[in-house]
Amino acid sequence: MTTVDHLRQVRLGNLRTVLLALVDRPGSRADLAARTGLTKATLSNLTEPLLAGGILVEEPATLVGMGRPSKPLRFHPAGPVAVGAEINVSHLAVETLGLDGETLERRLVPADMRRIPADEVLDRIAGLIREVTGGSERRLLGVGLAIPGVVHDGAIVRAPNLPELVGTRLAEGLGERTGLDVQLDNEANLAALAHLWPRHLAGEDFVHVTADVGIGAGVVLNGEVYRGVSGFAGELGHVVIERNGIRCTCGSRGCVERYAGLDVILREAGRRRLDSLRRALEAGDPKAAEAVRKAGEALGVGIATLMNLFDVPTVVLGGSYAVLYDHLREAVQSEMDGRVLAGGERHTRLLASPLGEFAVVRGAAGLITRRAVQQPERLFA
Amino acid sequence: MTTVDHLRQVRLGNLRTVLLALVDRPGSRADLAARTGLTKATLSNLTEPLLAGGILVEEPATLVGMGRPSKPLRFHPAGPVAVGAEINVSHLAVETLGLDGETLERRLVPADMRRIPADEVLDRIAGLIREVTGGSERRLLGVGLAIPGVVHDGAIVRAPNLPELVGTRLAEGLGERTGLDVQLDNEANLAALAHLWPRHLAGEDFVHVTADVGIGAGVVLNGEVYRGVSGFAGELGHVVIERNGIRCTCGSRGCVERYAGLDVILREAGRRRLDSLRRALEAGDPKAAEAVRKAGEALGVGIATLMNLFDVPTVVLGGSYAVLYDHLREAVQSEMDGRVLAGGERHTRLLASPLGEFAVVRGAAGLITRRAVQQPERLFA
DNA sequence: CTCATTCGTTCAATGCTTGAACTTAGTGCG
DNA sequence: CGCACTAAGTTCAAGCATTGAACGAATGAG
Repeated sequence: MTTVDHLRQVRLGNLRTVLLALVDRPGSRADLAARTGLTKATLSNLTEPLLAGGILVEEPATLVGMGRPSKPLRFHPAGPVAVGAEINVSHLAVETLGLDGETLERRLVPADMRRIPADEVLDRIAGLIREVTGGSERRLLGVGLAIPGVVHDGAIVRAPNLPELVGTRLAEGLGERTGLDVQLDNEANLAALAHLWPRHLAGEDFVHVTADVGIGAGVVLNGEVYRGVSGFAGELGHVVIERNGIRCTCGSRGCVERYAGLDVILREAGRRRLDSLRRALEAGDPKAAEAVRKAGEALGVGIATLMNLFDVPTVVLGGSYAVLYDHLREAVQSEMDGRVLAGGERHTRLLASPLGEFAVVRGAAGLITRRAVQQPERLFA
Repeated sequence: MTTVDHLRQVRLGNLRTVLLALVDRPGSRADLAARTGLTKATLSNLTEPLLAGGILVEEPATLVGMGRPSKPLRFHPAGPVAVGAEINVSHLAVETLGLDGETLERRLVPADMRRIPADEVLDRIAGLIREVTGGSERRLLGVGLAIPGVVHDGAIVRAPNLPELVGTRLAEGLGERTGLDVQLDNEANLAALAHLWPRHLAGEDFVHVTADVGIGAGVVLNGEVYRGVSGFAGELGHVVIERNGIRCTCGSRGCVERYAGLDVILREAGRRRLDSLRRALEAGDPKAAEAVRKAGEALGVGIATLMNLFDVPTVVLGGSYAVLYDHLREAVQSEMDGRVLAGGERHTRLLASPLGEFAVVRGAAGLITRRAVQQPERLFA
């Protein structure tokens, strides 16, 4: 690594700083200089190739106040685009996202994926991606691919609800079909990322908790999704809350999942689908409300344990839990207040995710735009 | 930040790399160049001020093999020294540590600290430090101070066993008394650090678990001690294993601490002190063995939960747990095997700490030597 | 003594940010 | 209309740690 290489790293680091500022909001060279702490000279220098490369555009001067009018820079409306894709138990989804954080297109196709072989799943995802990107000439930065399973070194090592996928190398398969670079990650991690990038919902470290068949937590530490040594981090569903409790498919006993999983809630409420449960809750069905409240208690105990270990101040409930938030909140918050050690010092914040059913695909696309910003050399490839 | 500043950062980074290599083991300039990936030219350049400043010494040439003999560099035997200090419920301890990782002096003074006002505690610690460092002319890099409590922004925000200390600013007080820079941290974090620096016991991420009155876990992620947003991370003692279990002083129910705390083990075994329990175990007392085994079960459940959240592969049992290791191991390992999700993929390793009762002070001193190596500019101050 | 071998030193070349000076492009006022 | 004023954006020389190649130093083998 020569000194020249080091200086190039410095340049790339500054480029990243500038792009991060632009993700936050557009701004003139002078404005960006003020926001990043760099000088105007450096900003002229750094933005020149971004403008030439079609990553940024210079807007016409805005005529306000005295002095030479500034010409704001923003991400080029025909600039590069990231693709997010999600393979899940009951649906496929695809979304495209610009570097400015604006969603361009989305598709969500309900379909039972449990018995479909990996090759066919990939064909269908690739088809959806073509549909969504077909009409546009914009350069594609890559695909983020979300799956309900544990990913380690690009391979799926665990996927209790989509066992057909275990051991397959989905990223390579989809890469061949689309000609794009594909990044594979767990849906819980990506849902958390969607709340962090491109706009930070909580403003600080948080845990994002979702329920589908299992319960997954995406943990954000120091502004980064924490994945653990082998991708198993944040397995909130298998936190034990009653050590001699109900036997779990994982071999343990008393896992949170056995008390607060969506399947458990639906069964206790005597419902088949989340929609039906929601309608029952809205209609004031006491059995449904009680089922959700009990799940909230168990979930709150698990979350309290998680907070005592990670010391994060904020919990975001997403997925089905966001739908049930109004009926979950009280029980969860009560267990948190009673059990989290740091609770006295500063409050433990509980939020509902505003992102809805597109949180995971959005995070998957965000994985790609984030990488492009953090490694700006990719924008010039 | 001018380019010149950036280049200075590069130099400091390289200096750090070289010092890290030297902590590992001594070596000639050529050897260090090979180990760090830098060039011989850079090594001559970087080591020159370290030799001039008395941080390193050049040994006489070693005459082995062909070619010009190499002159190994090592930390100067009269070079700077770090002080570790520990304030605990039943003892005070002090240790001095060289940059080479060698312990120079230690003192452990049993004493009940529970009613002693902070000022007197500081006087006694300062006295011990003077005793231990008095005879030497070596420069003191600073003091690492360990306390059984939660530290946030240099202040003690929680110390259930030494309530007199809450709210006091110990670092300032000790700094005034010794004229040294004092760094305050939690004993669980420092015990973990002692297993990571200057020699890495586990070789990868791990959790270090100790029991005194409470149960504390020091979590090492990516080679760094993870402290959380406000210093409360790793509160394993208050992980819930039976949500309707025994009421805990923290306000929760069923905390691990209530089943696996040292006080609980002693009570169940009908003993007063750890020594007595150990002798009973060695003598084959079945009541003692059963008390330890039961604690091991509870501890194992808590550790399994911790591993499912952090995804660390290794657990190190320290403090009293290290003493009881032979009688704890089986129960802990069994719960871990049955409950940790990643357990099937790669084994979960359980180790006993070899550091004994000086683990915490050693970590406290290590905090200072580590900082000196990571911020080499401090060595020239 | 000479050659081979390895250790350690010397030295010119390299390139990105900076801050000051400068140019550009507007507004405001007489 | 013209001149002072203001702010945006551009130009340019200066500054420094690493590098790689060439060189000097120190020893063993023959």
